[in-house]
Amino acid sequence: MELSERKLKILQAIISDYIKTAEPVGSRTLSKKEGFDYSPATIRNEMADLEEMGYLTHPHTSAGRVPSDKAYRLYVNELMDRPELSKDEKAIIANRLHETTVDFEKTIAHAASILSEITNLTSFAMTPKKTEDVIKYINLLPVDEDTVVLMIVSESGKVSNKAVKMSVPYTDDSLELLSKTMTYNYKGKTVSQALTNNIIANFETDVVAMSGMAEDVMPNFMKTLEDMLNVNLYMEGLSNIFDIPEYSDVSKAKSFIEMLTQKEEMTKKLIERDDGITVTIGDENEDSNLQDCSLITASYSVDGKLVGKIGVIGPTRMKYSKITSIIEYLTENLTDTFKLESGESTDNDKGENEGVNEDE
Amino acid sequence: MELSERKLKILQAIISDYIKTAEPVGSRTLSKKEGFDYSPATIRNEMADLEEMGYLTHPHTSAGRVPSDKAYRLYVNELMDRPELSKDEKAIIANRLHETTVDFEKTIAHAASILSEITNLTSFAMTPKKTEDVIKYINLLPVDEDTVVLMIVSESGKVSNKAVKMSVPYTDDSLELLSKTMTYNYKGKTVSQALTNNIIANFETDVVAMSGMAEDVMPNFMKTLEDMLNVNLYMEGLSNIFDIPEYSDVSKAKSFIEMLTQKEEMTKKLIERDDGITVTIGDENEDSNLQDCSLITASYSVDGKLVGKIGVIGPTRMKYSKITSIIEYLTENLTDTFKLESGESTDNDKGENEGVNEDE
DNA sequence: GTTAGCACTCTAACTAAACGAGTGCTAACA
DNA sequence: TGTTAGCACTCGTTTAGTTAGAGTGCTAAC
Repeated sequence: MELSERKLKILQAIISDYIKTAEPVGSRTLSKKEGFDYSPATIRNEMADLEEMGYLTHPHTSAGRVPSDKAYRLYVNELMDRPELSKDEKAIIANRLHETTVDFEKTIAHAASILSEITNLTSFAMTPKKTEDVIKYINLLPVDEDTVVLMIVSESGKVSNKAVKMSVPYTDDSLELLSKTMTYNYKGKTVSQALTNNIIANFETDVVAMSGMAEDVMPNFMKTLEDMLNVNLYMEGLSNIFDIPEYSDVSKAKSFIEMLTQKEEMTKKLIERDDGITVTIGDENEDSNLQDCSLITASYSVDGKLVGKIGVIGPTRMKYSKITSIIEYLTENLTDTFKLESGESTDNDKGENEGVNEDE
Repeated sequence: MELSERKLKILQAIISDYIKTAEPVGSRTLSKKEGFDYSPATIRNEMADLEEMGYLTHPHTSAGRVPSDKAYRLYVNELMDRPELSKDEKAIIANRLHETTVDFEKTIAHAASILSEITNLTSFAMTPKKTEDVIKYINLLPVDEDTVVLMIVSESGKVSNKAVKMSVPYTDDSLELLSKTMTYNYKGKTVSQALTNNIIANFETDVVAMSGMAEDVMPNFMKTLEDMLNVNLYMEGLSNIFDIPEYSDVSKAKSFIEMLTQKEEMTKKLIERDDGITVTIGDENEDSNLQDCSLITASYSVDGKLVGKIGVIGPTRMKYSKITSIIEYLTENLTDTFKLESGESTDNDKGENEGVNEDE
């Protein structure tokens, strides 16, 4: 059977209606709609066809029609329009994003909370995998008689540090020598290379004079590198999932929240997803816990290289077009921010923010 | 009316029973219990008295008795025994706590997740207020032609840093001079003093020669100080709140989770609580959202000074004695850890960990 | 003071009936 | 041949009524 013009029109109407109201759509309701000159009966016939084709379902005989996941897929791919955000909307997002500029992690977390607030959905934001981040510079700084700070700076601008208790006395000179030697050995290596390549062995024998110091520093160095690889996941608006009717059952809600708050699992799932804007609808999700929801993710990049993800999770009947636009704009903005990195915000999009009020 | 020996015994039995089963306790059940030689009728009379005195309630006429918040308070203050944890239990906690030693924040977050796992409740852990933390040392380090890293080390051992883009060229010497001047000016001041005292003004005129650099650095310095004041709140086991029967209603659960995930509000509430182990039961909580739960918090200290909090939130019918012991041991252990600070774990309690399995 | 006995209360679980929204089908119409 | 009106039918939701069971409160006897 073909998807005639009229069928498409009806399908689209059902989808928009259902997204708005969350109620199954009946033939009568539809026929009374603006621009529908067909009788309920005609529409019923078409709906029966659409159901046969797999685009609609029937919760039970005496209920209206509900779009299937296949219908949403069609809608996302072909039917929906993708209106650009208004200037005001953009301004709101940009302004809110630039509220905090303390550090990278905070900005990412903040982005998640903005996204959740605007969309009224559960949102998350993941910091980039830093496996490919390149070590630029290692430094050891005296603090106490028996404490030094180990500092690692990477190409992406991330600065990691760790206080190290020294079991042997040190001099400023020996500390500097060790810093230089370490920088010499590790500069230009990626974090993961530094961790796997067992450079340490050679290294230690090289500089016997200060092997005592190295013994204190190296384990902390490795730990700090490991720490740099950690991906952080921020999540906001968790309670919004209760608006998904499927989760009005407490035990389902519980297992769903359990899944979402399992950070490691979630992080893995998100990393696996394609870069760019990706929409997964209902049973397109592999995880059975997610098959009542849709997931929209997008990737932002730091310094044009490292890739992090940000997205939302919500009912399959979500406002795909609007939300996709929001996420798209948000990630563009993030990528922008992290290109110029802390260069005191070259007010890229900040523009006209007089009297913009944040009603949702 | 007096709380006779027998009344206390009955009350205690009702409380333990209810904590275990979550079912209202009837007179028959109680009379069949080991060591109860009274008939149901006698017990009923006593129960009626206890109800009149406010220690018991009645969900409805034909249900058993349920302890009131007042009863739990009596229980916590006087009736419950506080058994020390077994060696095995202690070992589990200590071992798990020392699994990650990467950095302070991670350890705190980890403590929260351990606590949640062991108690099967929602747990949280708060990093200390650092208002009173004392600046020890400020350093500026060259990275790029136009980037330096600002580093602040505090007495508590916390190292904060921030990459600073410089709008004017700098030399290693001028950088060192600026570091030294800043250290001279701020060393010994608490973070909050540094933020409020407007030392900057004097400071800038002093060193006109490098005022350009200072202009780049100072705003970042202030931001970093502000950042140091931030208290982080980690929360784990959120989904456990669904085990509280009061929250089997979805809309209640929603507003409860909303409240819990409002980090700033929650942080404020926790900061306000007394130090040491504090138990708040049901309607003793000011927040109406919390009046169906009990809250147990305890404080740990870092370096003997800064105070953070850790605790659980759960149904009023929680295992007060066990949980209090666990939290107590956990905070002792944390305080201990942060006294010796990263001194490669002086295996204080690690002891016998062969074949300890973690059944709850 | 303690206990047995019994009427009473109230919830939870189940059943039945009425309601209503919406369908599917048939037959008539343009 | 596509469209529409009409109507019987289905099925979930709501309301009311019934029953069973757990537990109480009170009274009277021990």
